[in-house]
Amino acid sequence: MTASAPRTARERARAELTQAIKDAARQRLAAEGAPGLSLRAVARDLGMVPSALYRYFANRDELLTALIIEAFDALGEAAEVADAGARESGAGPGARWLAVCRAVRGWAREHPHEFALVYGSPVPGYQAPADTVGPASRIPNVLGSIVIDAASTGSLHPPARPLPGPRLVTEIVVEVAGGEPASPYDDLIERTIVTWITLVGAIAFELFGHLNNVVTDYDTYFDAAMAVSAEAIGLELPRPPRLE
Amino acid sequence: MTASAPRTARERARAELTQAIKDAARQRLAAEGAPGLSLRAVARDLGMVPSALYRYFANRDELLTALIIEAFDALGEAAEVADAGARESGAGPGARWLAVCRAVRGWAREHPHEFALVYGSPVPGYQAPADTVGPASRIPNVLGSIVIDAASTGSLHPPARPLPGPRLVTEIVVEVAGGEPASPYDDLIERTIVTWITLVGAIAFELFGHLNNVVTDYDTYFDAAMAVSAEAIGLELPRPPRLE
DNA sequence: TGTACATCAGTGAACGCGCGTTCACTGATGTAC
DNA sequence: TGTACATCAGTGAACGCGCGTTCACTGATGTAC
Repeated sequence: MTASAPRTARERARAELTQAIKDAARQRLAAEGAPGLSLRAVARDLGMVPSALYRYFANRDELLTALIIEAFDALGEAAEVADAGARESGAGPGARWLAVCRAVRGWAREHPHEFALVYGSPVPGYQAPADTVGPASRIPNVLGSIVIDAASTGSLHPPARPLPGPRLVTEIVVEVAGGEPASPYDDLIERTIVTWITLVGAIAFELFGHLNNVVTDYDTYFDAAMAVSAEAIGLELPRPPRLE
Repeated sequence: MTASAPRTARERARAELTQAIKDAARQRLAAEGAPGLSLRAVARDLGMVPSALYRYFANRDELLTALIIEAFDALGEAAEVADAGARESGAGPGARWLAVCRAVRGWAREHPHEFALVYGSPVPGYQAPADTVGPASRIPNVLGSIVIDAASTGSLHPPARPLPGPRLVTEIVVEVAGGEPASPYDDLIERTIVTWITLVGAIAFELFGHLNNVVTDYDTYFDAAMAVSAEAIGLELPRPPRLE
């Protein structure tokens, strides 16, 4: 999983146990949520003595960071795989978009505590290190690449009324987006970020229970919400008839 | 704060101390976040012995519930006050909407841990009782009332393309919304919920750090995001020139 | 208005628990010659 | 190929800590007569 291939038996064992620790921690997380994740519990699950874990992670925060990175990566990969799959089957930007949104939601529903770990309340006293930035960007990058493709193939309908004003995103983001979008899509990057927020927000609302007694059919509502959200960037999502 | 006015000195003292405990707990929460909220810490802050708190709250969860209700109420009141203020100064639906969104964000930025308590990851093992439903509905109710007013005064532009399909919200919600919306606003309720999600999502993204190195000017970006979001219900927000 | 009893708030000690982390150690694995 | 030494993984005991909750108690406040 890490850098170069392990040479010696010791290195192999170390890599395996590091992964085993992360796996056990992830299971704890899934069962009890982040606050219930303790080094001692993980060690117990592995039949080890607590102090042994310190050979692998300097402290609890380092283990948390590893889990956060894994969760972001798993989410990002789900999104990337869904997009690749859609692209391979000849889907247009709208269908790709929907596939990605659904994949992210699907993963989140399967791993609610991991989703909460990365998109829920920050763990107090914990400061995310820089290594989380890359993995965290994978979802917005996938969304962004679909927008870029859609824009270049002309499948974007200009939004009702682009918002005037200065650029509101950092240069890094503009760069990743492939430069300043041309009129009438001046605010396309800002709008894409809104769709990212709405994607994550819709999933969080569902998982955290804010749609209880509000929405009747979560699956369909999610699709509808994503369709509404995509209108903001002038992207039309497919609306397959649902016969359930 | 509770039911009827306290008659005896004992009752008055009880009401006051109950509030003092909640206040102390809220301060703890603000300082350390929900996981750091312990009965013992609260008792310490009040110069009491831990067991004394059990005269006022049956257990930790009950205290948590009280805080959750207070936070929802404070958020709801901020929204209601902002709307009332805007209405009094003759603002139209767009300006009211923006005022409400800004007020919610403002409160959240002042009370990030309380915001996280209600809209962040659920506390594991904690099940929100029914008393939280009313307070939690205040924000969507304010948004909904603005939409109703906007619809009845003709200040809503029909959305590009209403989404077909069955109603996706519960009857309770339809009732609060004043009944089934007429064409071409068939999906107006569903769309309004998307704007609610985006409002809360935008604030959460900002507070939880997901917009770090993404957005340059949080204030302006928030306004822009709300304007984009409001397009989904065909509501136009004012765009005052920002000269900062 | 005064007394006797009931109610209640707050105390202090104790319960059993789990936590993160340190440290000196043993014994196995790897390396150099 | 064999030996001597260095590296490292894992052990076991201990540290000091904070937690939620229970319980028998004291003393003050309220109530009934």
